Amino acid sequence: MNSTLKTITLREVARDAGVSISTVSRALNNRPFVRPEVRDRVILVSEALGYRPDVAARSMRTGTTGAVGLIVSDISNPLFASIAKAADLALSSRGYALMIANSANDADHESELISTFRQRRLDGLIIAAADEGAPGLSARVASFQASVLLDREVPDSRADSVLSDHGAGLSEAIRHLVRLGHRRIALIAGTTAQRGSRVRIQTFGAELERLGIARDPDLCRLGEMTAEDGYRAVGELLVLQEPPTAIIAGNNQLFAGLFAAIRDLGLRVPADISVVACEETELTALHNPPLDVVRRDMDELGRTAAELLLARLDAPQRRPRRVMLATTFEARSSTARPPSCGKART
Amino acid sequence: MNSTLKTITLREVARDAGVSISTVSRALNNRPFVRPEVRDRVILVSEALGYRPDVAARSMRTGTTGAVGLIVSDISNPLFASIAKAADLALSSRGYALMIANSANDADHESELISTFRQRRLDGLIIAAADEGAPGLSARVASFQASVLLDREVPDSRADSVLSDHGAGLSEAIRHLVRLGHRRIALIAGTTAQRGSRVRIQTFGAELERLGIARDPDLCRLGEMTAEDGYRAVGELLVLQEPPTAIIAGNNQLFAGLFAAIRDLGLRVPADISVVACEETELTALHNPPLDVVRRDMDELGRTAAELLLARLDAPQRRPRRVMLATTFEARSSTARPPSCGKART
DNA sequence: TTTAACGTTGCAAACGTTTGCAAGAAATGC
DNA sequence: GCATTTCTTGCAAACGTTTGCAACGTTAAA
Repeated sequence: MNSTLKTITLREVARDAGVSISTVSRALNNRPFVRPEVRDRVILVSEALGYRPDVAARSMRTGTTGAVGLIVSDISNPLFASIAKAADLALSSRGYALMIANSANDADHESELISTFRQRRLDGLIIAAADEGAPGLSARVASFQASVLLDREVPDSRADSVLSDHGAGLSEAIRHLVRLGHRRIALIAGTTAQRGSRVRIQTFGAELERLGIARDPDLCRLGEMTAEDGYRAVGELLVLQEPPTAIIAGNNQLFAGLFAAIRDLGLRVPADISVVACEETELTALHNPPLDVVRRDMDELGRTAAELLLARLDAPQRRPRRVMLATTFEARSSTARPPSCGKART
Repeated sequence: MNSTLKTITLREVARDAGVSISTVSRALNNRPFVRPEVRDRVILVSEALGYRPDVAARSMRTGTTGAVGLIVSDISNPLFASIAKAADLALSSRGYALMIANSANDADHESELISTFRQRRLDGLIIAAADEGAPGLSARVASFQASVLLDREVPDSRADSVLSDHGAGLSEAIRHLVRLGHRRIALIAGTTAQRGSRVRIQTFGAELERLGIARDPDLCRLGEMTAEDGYRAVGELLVLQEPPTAIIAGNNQLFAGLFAAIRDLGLRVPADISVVACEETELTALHNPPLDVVRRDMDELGRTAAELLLARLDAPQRRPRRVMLATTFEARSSTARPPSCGKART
């Protein structure tokens, strides 16, 4: 509508409203000590002119930007994408913008990204750190007014964190498999530098022990969180003297690799082998037959992270909170009784 | 390493280097008229102190931010997530940061987002506009130093754009289906407010006509780009007097709906019905049997968008470019000869 | 040796905002 | 009616950077 070519500043509003710049600033920012009628007039004029405060100028003066950063390993991973969306929804409703960066799970690069975000004076940081034990990480994270760890536990960190109770869903899954008769169950876990994997590995061992099943280190594969690693792990597992009859993949990437490997080997699910995914995706939800999965609510994760961040921005001195979110196992059709004659294959 | 608590500015560097602030600025920005040895000394000192220019201050002075915006309907859509990642990769290598916002395919909201990005003085904008025909869109887009349209054609826009040649892949798919014997082929297209759907609708009609197959308006479903709409469309298609023997979904969301509907109806793919997806996702890539798909390279799309943007930022006066990227049809196992007795079902 | 030209440097203004301080106006208490 | 308080307003400084301008020192040309 109003197509003023020149960008309008407080000065223009002040001129048109017949007051000083500082009064305009106070009026627009709801500061006290402004006569109501003056305030109304200022607001009216500012709207008529289509005034929009200059973020850079405000930022320089106040040190805040109204933007928060999100650092994940890979925004194209649907898990992180969902988190990003949910977080953005919550943040933007409060006027915050979201800046996103990909760490590629590289701690050094991630450290650089954090510095960049610092330099940009972002008000807060939500981060799924590549390596929870990276030296100096907690300090770098703490350099923000507010920061939230996404399913990570960083030593000495005073940041808020939102965690998933991976153990609960995984235990259910294991009990389900054992109930079906499986005794050789494998876990493709990923990196121990991230909490999710560590919890799964720990739960995996503990639950099997509780159920009286001998632990076999060969059946717990570590590595990275990539499809390639998942693919390779399956190959290694199936050439074991006594191969597993069921395989659990620690995240969606690993599961994608696992699934591709099984397809390439021509194995039938669940007749030849039972599989369980961690993390629900389009694949697990829509596949035929439907795939057993340990799920969690990514929307809830992203939203909670944003809420923790906002709460912290509102009250910087509040002591850090840790929020634990549920996971559940959903049995569908990718698990079955193990093949009667579970011999090693070549 | 250097843990200076106080944030260090040009002033500190100048003091330690024994020169003026302006000389430091010139030295660090590779401006001419700085004696080489002074420049070296300044750089040395600035590195020793760990100087990082304040983005807000620079931004206020120069009007640039070193950040670009990305507006998509939904970052949790793996298509957009992949684009975002590829774009970020290209942009961050040149020092640009990426700000992301979700329009939810709502033109009004999108317009607001663009304003916000403007206010934040972002240097450029990459946008998959919700409605190509939204009034004032081209002006808003043009309000940036540089902007790139993601697979969109906006009237009167002088923005660069990167487009996908949807028609090519879709034509192949249709020919493939007709070759198999299909005569009742349906397209679930989505919204005509976006180029992809329009091209598909146009191609769909033209290709069938070329092949001498009577056009039936009932077999081309418009609507939104959501899974719910895809699901509903399948229901409507299958209660037709003469239901289709093959269905093509216009994007991944629509395909997810289509796929869920077919599962819920208990139809077998491809025995009972042939399906073709547009857009490769985890589902189409890993499903068993593998799904026929019209693919395009999302990495290429995101990367090209970023490159166009960067090129434009380097040369603001260059005239707008349109880059067309390929799509291809990949026949896999979700299409087959139509059922011999293609009677209507109730 | 003087002048001109050039390369190098510093001063200070500007970007647009917020905010401490002081001054003015109005209202209250005596 | 005067002093005091309270509310309102404007002035000016500050945030950290870039950049036009002037001044400086050095070298080359005359």
